[in-house]
Amino acid sequence: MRNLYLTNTLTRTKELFKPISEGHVGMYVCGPTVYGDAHLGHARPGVTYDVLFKLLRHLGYKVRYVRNITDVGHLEHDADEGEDKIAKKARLEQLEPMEVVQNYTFRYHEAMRALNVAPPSIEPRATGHIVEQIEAIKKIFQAGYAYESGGSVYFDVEKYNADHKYGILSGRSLDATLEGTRALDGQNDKKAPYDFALWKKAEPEHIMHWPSPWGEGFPGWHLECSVMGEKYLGEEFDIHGGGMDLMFPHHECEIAQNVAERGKQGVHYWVHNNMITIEGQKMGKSLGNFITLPQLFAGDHPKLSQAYSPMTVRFFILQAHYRGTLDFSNEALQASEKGYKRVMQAARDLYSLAGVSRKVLPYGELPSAVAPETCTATSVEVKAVWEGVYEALCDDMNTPVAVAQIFEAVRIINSAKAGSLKLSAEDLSALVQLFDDVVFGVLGLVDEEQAGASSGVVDGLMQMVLEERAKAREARDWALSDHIRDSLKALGISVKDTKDGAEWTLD
RNA sequence: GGUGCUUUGGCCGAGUGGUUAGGCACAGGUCUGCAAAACCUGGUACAGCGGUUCGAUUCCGCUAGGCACCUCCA
Repeated sequence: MRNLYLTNTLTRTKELFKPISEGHVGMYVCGPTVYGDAHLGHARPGVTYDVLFKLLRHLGYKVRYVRNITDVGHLEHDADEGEDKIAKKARLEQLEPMEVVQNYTFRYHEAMRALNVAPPSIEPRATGHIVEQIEAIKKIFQAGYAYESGGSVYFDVEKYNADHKYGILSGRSLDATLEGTRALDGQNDKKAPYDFALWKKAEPEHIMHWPSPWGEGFPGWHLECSVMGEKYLGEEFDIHGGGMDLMFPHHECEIAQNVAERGKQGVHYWVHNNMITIEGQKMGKSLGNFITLPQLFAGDHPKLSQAYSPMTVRFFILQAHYRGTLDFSNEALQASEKGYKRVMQAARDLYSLAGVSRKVLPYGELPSAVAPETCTATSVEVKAVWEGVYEALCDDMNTPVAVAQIFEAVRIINSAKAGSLKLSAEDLSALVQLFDDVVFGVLGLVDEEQAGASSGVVDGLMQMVLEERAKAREARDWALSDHIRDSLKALGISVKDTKDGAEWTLD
């Protein structure tokens, strides 16, 4: 099995990945809070961990991938006095909280499906694990790291920090944390500002609440990930992913809870993806600069000069390393769109050159579980590309370099098609395998044109039309020939004349 | 204020102590009825100032700008 290197936030270095149990990987990723449509920012972790999931699987690991749905527990800031985000939205819209949850969960799934982000192995919900969360709080109590105050339960960070060290993930000292902490009004039942809630008392107007030994309330936000990770992946598991903005306090608190509750940090590799920015700034509801995925796919936002297809967005994300920020702009997306289309066209040409037809994989199908150790190609160039792709992917998921190598493959394929380069049968089959396993498999690209267009009727019609045009061209009737081409163009169909006859593509 | 990150050619975006990242855009060429596509060729960019070094975009320091987190956040 190939060595995989991952940057571990705990050590801030690239480490050789070694799973706890050989051949198996447990991975937990913080999923969305379902109180609104997924935005461009949600696409980043979606795609990033989808690639990691598929890469691990392709390298031969059996992976259990858990990604939660947060459907309760996030506190609004001061003004909302601890009112739950989801409950608030529900009241405004006069809906049951679970109705909101259901709606946005469905829409989130739709967006992820459009991006060809495979469903995780398990997608647990916070509300489905209230019992486990209460049990966890009891254990933290027993360990002496929790205290009750005003009907709520808080984590005693100071005591924890004395026994263990708080801040190992984010690299903050308790003093540093204290300095920047704002005093929140109405939250004064905490002993210290950096203490966080394990259980929050429900106010009378609060409509999502559960009974507990401490009264009616709801669990603190950080707890669900600790609890569900443990439940499905064990006391210790391999990888925990999430956005960099979750590093502190969310993931820091998770670690503290884990140690307090089970005496173990729980996670071996912390992986964090960076943010997508708009005009250099993070996207956020409070900044009013966020674009939802449905808006992006429809081109329905003042900042969008056109619609961008899901695969354009996926390709855009793949062209940057997951640990760096990625700046959104129409220009950048348009560049990705063209690049993506070029790769897909080359893929079609490749399968045609190799004389194989590619079947479209059903959504959710994972790449081959066997990554070939060696490349069977005979050409030095193809071998170099092949090796470069795998090396890049295993080097902290360097998808931009992998994509650069894929473009090298595109050049090779095009040259072969044009006849200026000879490829052996072995070369072609190695390239086909590379596209199957990596381009469509690990990187998870889908040929939107192939997926959308190919109906027998359309193909037949196009063949007929192009035959008529070919006759016109033979008769040197350029007016008719161009008229047909222009008319098709107006319908969104591009016709290109090649040596081997006309080709058409949907724009 | 605290902590950390970052500054690469027109745009996006990799990477390295001395050898071309890649994409998009642009220019020239080949091909073509035209167009498109494709292929070939073309710009030696790494914020500024010092230092280490035979040699720095890559290491160190300072300066300037940008960003993130510290509060819900992917």
